[in-house]
Amino acid sequence: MREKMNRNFSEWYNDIIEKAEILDIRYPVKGLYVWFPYGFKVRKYVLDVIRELLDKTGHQEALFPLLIPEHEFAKEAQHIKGFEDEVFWVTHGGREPLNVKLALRPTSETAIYPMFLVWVRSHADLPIKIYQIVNVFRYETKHTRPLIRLREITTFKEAHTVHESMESAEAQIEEAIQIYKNFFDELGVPYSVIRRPDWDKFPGAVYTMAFDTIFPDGRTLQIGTVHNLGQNFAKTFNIKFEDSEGNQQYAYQTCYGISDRVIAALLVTHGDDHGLCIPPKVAPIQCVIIPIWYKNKKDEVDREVVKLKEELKDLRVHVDDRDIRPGSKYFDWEIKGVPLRIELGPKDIEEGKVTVVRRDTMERTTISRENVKESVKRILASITDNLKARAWDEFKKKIYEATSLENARKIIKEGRGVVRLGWCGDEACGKIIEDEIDADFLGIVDEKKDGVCLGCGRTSRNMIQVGRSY
RNA sequence: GGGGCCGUAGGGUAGUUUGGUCUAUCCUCGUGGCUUCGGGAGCCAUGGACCUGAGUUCAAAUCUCAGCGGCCCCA
Repeated sequence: MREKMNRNFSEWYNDIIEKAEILDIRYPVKGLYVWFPYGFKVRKYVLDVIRELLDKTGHQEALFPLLIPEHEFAKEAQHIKGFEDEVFWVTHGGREPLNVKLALRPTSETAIYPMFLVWVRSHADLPIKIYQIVNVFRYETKHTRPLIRLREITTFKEAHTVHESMESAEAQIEEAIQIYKNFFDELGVPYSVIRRPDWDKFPGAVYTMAFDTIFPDGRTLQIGTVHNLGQNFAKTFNIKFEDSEGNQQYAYQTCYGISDRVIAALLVTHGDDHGLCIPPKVAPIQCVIIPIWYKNKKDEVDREVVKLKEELKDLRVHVDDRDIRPGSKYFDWEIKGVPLRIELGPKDIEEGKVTVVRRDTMERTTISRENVKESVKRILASITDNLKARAWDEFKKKIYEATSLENARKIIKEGRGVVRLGWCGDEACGKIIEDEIDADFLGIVDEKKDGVCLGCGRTSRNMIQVGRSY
């Protein structure tokens, strides 16, 4: 079912994103795209999931400005070094040049932390756990790609926390990782949790944990990151609190984010040659009803459709009453990934049944007209479970363990997936591995396993993951 | 960072090598109508395009340069 998608993934992706009405890619600026109403609904339901998870763990949603003055943006040396080549600058107000250049946020640490300076006074103010969901801008010079590499990241969920100790910050990192695991599990998107190497961590962080998923072409996509900032930013932004003994101390901070890429992963993970398959939880339409009008029985069918829709009203149901052939409707809703289709025609009415077709397996069955609601809910639940199980199965098949660099290089070159191997911990060995395999050093995976470093042959306690990334 | 290919209706294309009946092809699509409707309906009528700018020329979709945009490969 996934042949074409696997054969030319890039083509499939661009095609489906437009045909399923997720994004209109025709906006006349490179790297900027338009959310269609249907795609925007998927985005909304996905955001509902993350909001709920954050809110119930004590995070509060806030909103900070888009523009950041140059003097704040430039405070943290590592941070600016990491971002300066990709910042859009606002230099004019009308025709007048501005005294202070304003950056369009590429991320919001430097917009938020000057305010933390003002907000944080005492240990009683801590911890602070806030988040915002905003757009951020990055001047990408490489090929941009819808939802994956954007100049305007339209959906950037960033959480920022402040703590009185490193232990508390570490605990926050654990919580954040768990929240993201729950989030991706809800969406049925498989992932590895990986500690990025020091040379590839977030600019200004002590360390970075990342969530990577794997696409059908074998390349990995980073879909979430969690950073422990230690006191790095607190020191440059002078964020101090008075502890219970009356001493002034620098605060400890973390931040963690997800972006549009989550939507890309969601669509790609469950898609196939027929189009998308959106998990019921985040599907804009969970169930589409297709009336089958036949030989002057249109009124009778329509009456029954109204009744059926009413019975299913606590689901997101849509009746497709367009004046086109049923077959044409089937194709449309399959592309858009509606998880369940119900066909209702004269024959069904006569037999006291409805015809249902589930999108994940394309299986067609008839179910009794009585207790339709329970049956439909049961099928939707089954679709949810099946999608997740299937996704993890395919994901695991793309993770290889390599005992030699040549072996690893071959697997990656053929686009089969990612490779795990031993690493002693030296940066020099990391570079050797990266060069020899001709792929990215993604980082240390969280499952421990003893082995041999493929860079130098010494024993290693860590397994790292290597692959080509987006 | 380096290199290559490309830009024609809403989408996909023919035409560009060799400038000239191109008044621009075909499929899809839009609109109006009639018949249809259990896997992309049929017929009739009708609508819609040469990326932008400059240049060469009697003449530019076609040649040159620049810009913008897209795709691919290598580091």
